[in-house]
Amino acid sequence: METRELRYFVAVAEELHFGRAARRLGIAQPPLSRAIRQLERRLGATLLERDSRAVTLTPAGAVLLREGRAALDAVAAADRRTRRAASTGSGEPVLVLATKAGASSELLPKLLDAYAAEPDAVAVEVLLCGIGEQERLLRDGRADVALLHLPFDSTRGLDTEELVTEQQVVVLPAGHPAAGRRELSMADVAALPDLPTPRWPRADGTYPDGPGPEVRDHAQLFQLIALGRTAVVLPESCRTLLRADLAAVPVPDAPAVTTVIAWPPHSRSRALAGLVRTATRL
Amino acid sequence: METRELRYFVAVAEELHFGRAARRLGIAQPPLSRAIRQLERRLGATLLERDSRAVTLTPAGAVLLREGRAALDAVAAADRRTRRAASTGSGEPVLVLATKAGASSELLPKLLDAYAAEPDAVAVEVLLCGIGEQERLLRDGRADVALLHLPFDSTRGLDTEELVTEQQVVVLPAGHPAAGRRELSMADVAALPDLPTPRWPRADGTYPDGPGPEVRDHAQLFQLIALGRTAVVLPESCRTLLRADLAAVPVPDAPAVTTVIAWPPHSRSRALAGLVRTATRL
DNA sequence: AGCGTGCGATACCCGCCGGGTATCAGGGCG
DNA sequence: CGCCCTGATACCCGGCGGGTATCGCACGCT
Repeated sequence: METRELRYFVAVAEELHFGRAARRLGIAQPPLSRAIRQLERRLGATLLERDSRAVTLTPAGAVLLREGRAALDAVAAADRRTRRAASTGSGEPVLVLATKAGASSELLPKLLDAYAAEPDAVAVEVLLCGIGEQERLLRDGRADVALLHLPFDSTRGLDTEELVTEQQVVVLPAGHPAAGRRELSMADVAALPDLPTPRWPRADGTYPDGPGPEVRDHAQLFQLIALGRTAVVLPESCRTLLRADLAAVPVPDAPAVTTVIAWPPHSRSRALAGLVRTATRL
Repeated sequence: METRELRYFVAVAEELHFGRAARRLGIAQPPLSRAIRQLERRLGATLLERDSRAVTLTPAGAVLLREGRAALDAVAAADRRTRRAASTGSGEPVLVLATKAGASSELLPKLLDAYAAEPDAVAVEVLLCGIGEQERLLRDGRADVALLHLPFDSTRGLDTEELVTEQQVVVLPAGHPAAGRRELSMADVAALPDLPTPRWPRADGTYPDGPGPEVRDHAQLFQLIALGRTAVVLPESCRTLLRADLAAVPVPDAPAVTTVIAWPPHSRSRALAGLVRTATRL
């Protein structure tokens, strides 16, 4: 099975429409139809049900969609990591670290400083990404290592080391009545109907339903909190980036957040090992 | 990057010889040379150093060898799992469970019986494999789930659930002086120079050096123990398959062995989930 | 009922590229 | 010095991937 065939199949399986898939792939529709038929013949499996009005996935097609995406990610990772290994001159690797924009604002600079002070440190590029994107970045080779936050992120299929665990706080407008409290419970926070929790975008860019405002990043979030439109529960390290017009109140019964450093399980680079060692010693 | 190019490169990188690699691939040498050059041009990276007498891997080539193998495994897994999903008629999946031949001799039948009694059970094929092979089988799609034994097997990149933990025993000839002891320490076992520990084959089929005999499977192993040529430390569940001419003595300070059930992290099949649920409830 | 429309399948042609054979080039080693 | 083993180059051929044109079918609109 060639990666071209996989790319074609994944495109059709995602679009469920040969014409659109062909346009997305930059080829004409007939060769695409032929390629899919050929793939089906070679696998001895019907992947798509063509109903002359609608295209649907068979169970085997669903399996190939999931496995094919993983395989294409692995091929893309091989490509990217090879290019990076080659472009860094004398074999000196450069690490790409992925983290959610705005998260780990205390830990990250400490980690980068401490690692830079190591004798065999290499350049580290920081890739700020959206929620839940880190796993994908690690799998397809755009990143070598990531900072994840349990229990929000999944570490399925990754190697990890725990770094720090912290309690959470609720971030409120400074003038809000609850901002003076010593602490709040999750129930208290839920009982602030004037401050509904914000809605973050999903992986596909759409937003879940709910009363809270849609937010894309922390600057936007803090602006909306300052305007009294929302409140949010965050790890306490977010205090360092709070504006003067915001207040943080501990929420002891919110789940503790553990920051972990994670990397693809087959990684075997000296540089990565050094960064992980530095991180666990912080 | 096409899988054909990856297959070609991996062959050359493993053989470090264009002629042999071409023979292994079933093509002539010139097209192989050209394909590798083309791959290097497209990646913008030198992968191999041709010294007109020897071929060596560059650092970038070493990266592509490791990542390329993983990618080829992922593609092979997509192929195999799709074929299996299609061949099982109405989308009913069949599970393949990999385990080391001779290991988990108590647990495995219990697991299979308990799972078969579940209402939505599917057929389970048991794949008996060599030491350390399970990870490969899971990655390239020949198996869906495996029984691993910590701390011997690696669970890097796999999702796991712990099943049972057991102490280890040393298996001796029944007539050996130490066979009557209530227990032995690891130091005691090491101090039996007449019974050196056996040598298992590595992944590539070769054996490590040492005084003990070479063994391939448990039948052979027990035969050699009965002959007074070796002794071995095994999990205590091995008692059930001991012959009358063998004795087992507990070794309390040997590391405890934990049997875990493991599966590839992106698996999402109902049948697998059912088997794992059954296993954890045993 | 008839026609239009939108979809994937089919037919057919072309050019590129992957693969083959023959040969070259260079560096150890007898 | 020349042989030989190695990978590289030159050149040809056939197949296949991709294009355009067209078909067949089913739904929907009037």
